[in-house]
Amino acid sequence: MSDTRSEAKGGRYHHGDLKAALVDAAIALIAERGVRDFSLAEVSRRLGVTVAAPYRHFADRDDLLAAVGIRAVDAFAAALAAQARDTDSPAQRLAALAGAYVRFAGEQRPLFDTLFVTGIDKSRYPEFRRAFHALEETFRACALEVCGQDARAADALMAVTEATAHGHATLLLDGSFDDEEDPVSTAADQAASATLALIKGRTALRRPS
Amino acid sequence: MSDTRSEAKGGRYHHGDLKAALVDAAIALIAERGVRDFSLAEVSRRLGVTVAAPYRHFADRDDLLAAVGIRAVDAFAAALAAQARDTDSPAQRLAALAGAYVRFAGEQRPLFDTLFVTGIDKSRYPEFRRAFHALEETFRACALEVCGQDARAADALMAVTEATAHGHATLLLDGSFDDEEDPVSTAADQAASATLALIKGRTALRRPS
DNA sequence: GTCTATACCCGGATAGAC
DNA sequence: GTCTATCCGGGTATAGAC
Repeated sequence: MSDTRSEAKGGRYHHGDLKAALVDAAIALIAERGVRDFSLAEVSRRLGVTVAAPYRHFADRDDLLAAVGIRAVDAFAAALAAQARDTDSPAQRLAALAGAYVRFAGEQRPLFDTLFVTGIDKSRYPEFRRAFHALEETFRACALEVCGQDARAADALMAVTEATAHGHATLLLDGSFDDEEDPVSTAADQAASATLALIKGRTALRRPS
Repeated sequence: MSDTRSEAKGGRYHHGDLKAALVDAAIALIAERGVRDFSLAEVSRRLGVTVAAPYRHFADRDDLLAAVGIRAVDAFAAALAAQARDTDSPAQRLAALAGAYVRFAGEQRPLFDTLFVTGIDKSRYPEFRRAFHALEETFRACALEVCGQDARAADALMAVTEATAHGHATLLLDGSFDDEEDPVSTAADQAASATLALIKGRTALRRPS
């Protein structure tokens, strides 16, 4: 992609965008071996670069991981925003949001894992808290419509909707839906219908003060 | 605890139950440093034993981790069974089950993480699939009562209840409830009330064929 | 059943040359 | 901006003595 090499031989990234290439390669590595086995050394190797090279662009290992995380948050927000269209009823839109949440986890597993499994230091990267908050706002706005502008009820609905979507997402990634023909769609549809059920039965929800 | 040393000096586990001690120490280590940083070497060090000693009792690192996992499943099953009493209505019992699920995650974090974060090889340890299935049966039996013996409806309700409980559990461990005075209870109560809402609105649930 | 000793591999990180 | 060279630490695992 951004593999702009100034020299054909040697595979060196002189003048090339090594920084972006490192992020791409990191995502690919995470996709193959999981977040846990991510290593700066292996990423360097795959790019045909020395282990010392990345340190010109990232302070340390966690710094590269955080860069991946930032890309992940952006992609996640975009995936959810694409569902926040004004079609259908508010209830169906909230259900679609939950489905999109699960679908993102299934289709962009390395990004989703980077967000939730890695444990990025939020005090070191404050942009993270902000970005996560933005995700929540997408759910909140929709829940507010469902609840007819009752803020307390909307908060309660939003919280359980997110948790339900998150539960389906993590179980999906844990392999709990692997017996199905299409695990991702099954999990996403189930999360969506669960959201509709939550809305129907929402008078039972606990209202946080 | 099972620290039965035959010699006062040297801290050696001759005749002692090193196997059980290793499991205990492993749990303690996971509690302190998380599943990710678990290592056979560190466990050995803490017990005052050489890194070679564990290999008399466990084939390798994963084998000890699996032993922790088996203890975890048992404890989890017991925690849930304690909620499956015949008091209250079926609906309230299912809600209590969901709450207990979340509470176990919060109170026995190292065990819960060992089950879901470690990634124990289920083909190598088949007792795991069985034990997990048993957990599901607890939910299924309760859901069946709620649904008046309608098996298809019960399956759908069971699946979303588990996913909802799981979502609250993982978000709790991710720190999403850390703003609350009592994060564990907040998450558990929220999962319980969500379950009641799911039951009330369950006509919206998708019925798997 | 545990220890001593060892071999091996891998990751993180830095100094200094080019 | 990248490479060479190198150091450090840590984990897994085994052989053979006791």
